[in-house]
Amino acid sequence: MEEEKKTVRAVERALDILLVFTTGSEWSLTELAAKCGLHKSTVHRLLATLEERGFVMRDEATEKYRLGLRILELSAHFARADDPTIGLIGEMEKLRDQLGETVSLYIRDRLERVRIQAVQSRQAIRRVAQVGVRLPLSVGASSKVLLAFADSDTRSALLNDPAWPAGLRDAAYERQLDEVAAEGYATSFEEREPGAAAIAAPIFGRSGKLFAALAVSGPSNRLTPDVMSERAPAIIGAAKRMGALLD
Amino acid sequence: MEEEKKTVRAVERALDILLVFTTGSEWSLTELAAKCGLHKSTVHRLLATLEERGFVMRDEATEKYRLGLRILELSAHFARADDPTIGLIGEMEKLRDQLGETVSLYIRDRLERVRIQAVQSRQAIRRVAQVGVRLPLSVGASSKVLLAFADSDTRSALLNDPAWPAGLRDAAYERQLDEVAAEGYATSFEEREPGAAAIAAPIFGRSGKLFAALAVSGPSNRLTPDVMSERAPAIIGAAKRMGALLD
DNA sequence: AACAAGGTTTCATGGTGTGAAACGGAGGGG
DNA sequence: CCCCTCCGTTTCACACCATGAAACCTTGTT
Repeated sequence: MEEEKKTVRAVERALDILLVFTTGSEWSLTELAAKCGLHKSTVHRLLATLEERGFVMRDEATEKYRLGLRILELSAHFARADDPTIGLIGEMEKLRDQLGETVSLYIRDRLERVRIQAVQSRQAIRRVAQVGVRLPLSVGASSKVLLAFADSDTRSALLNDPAWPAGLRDAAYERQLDEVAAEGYATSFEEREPGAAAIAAPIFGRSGKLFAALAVSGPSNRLTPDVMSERAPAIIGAAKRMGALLD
Repeated sequence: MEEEKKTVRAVERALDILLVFTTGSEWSLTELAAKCGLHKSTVHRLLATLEERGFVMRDEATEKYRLGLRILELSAHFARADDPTIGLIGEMEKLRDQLGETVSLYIRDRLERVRIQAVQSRQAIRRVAQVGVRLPLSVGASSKVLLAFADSDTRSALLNDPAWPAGLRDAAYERQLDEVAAEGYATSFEEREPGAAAIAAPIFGRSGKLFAALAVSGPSNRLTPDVMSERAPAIIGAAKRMGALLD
């Protein structure tokens, strides 16, 4: 049962240190060491390396570590010219203006989903970049879409993953997903976050492969279950049009 | 003359691989190996590590490597709630609306400058995130501002850095910087990019320390030298107001 | 079929990352 | 003022683990 890891431990550790910064923006050396379960001196050495390349910097006031400008630089190049989502922003803005709510695009990554594009509701507080946030694949309207419209074998692979919440592995949940697949959209009402609701529909590429989930989200007092089912066709329609723009 | 490096070589190499993606979005293993001067098998192992943590992914169509979603995730957390530039966006938008040109914020990082915030001219082609791009500190209006208003010892340290272009190490250049410091702003006309011009002014924090350069840039047929000197006061004023918002 | 051009795996070797321990330095409480 | 504590930094011997040459696959091309 020898599991051959063909990865480099030192690099794994350095990347884990970087990932700690998704749970807080400022960390001291000892905090990082504790969080990663590494020796202080090891973390010190890895941080020196990360800092030397600009992936991490020290806040001169607090003396703690922050993410460095290289992260910003890399993210600027992540959104490349041929990014398929750029062409979809127009359609997302139309939907935002039509419904007055925030519109997002989610794709699946292993057992999570990532918001890869967003158009904020006009009244929303300005935030620089919620794009990139990770959410669990087990709750929320877009999660259900991403699961329901996945090929059946990847779906079952995900549901049987040891890390998948055991409470959501029953037949009732699968039936709920089948229902979503039949309806063509999914909703969530105060499922992940109290006071929030969302409607989501799948975007398929030309090849018929699931590309992303288009989600409209807002406060649950505006997006009541009735309102959501009433607005679903608009979202499904937008998702269809967006799919046609792909490839 | 023993130079003790207290960094981790394997991590340095992995980060260098990531940095290659600032010069292009898609790379094959052999291309990366060539670019980094490393053995194929080494790059393969490092890429496996980066991929396992989501920092890199393979494009399923081309089989080449791209930046992974973890980059997006980290960048989302880079722009944190206490990001000082967020409070400055309002002023930047006012300036954009007043002058009709793109407004950017640059800070210095070693011998380069990084655009850390931007408000696009309304007529500009939509681009997702030019924020994060790196430009040389040797050309452009904001470069001159960042140099001219730096403490005199850091300025001389930069100018005497072995990596600094030798052609810009003469007394004439220093005099130009002194002139910028006296005028309170700098301009550039088709200096870095043909057809482009810019005006820049310094933003100082409460403590009087240089925080960033505020730049207004546009096509050189609109931003002629006369127009720029006419508009300079507006930019200097905005930079002053923005400085007052800091801390 | 033979070949070329990528990517992947193997494996012996010694360089290199590791972590215990010791050091330094900045508060802060007695 | 001194002692103590809490961090960050440096040192160093050892074992381990990253390394790269070479062999092996896989895919597409001539």
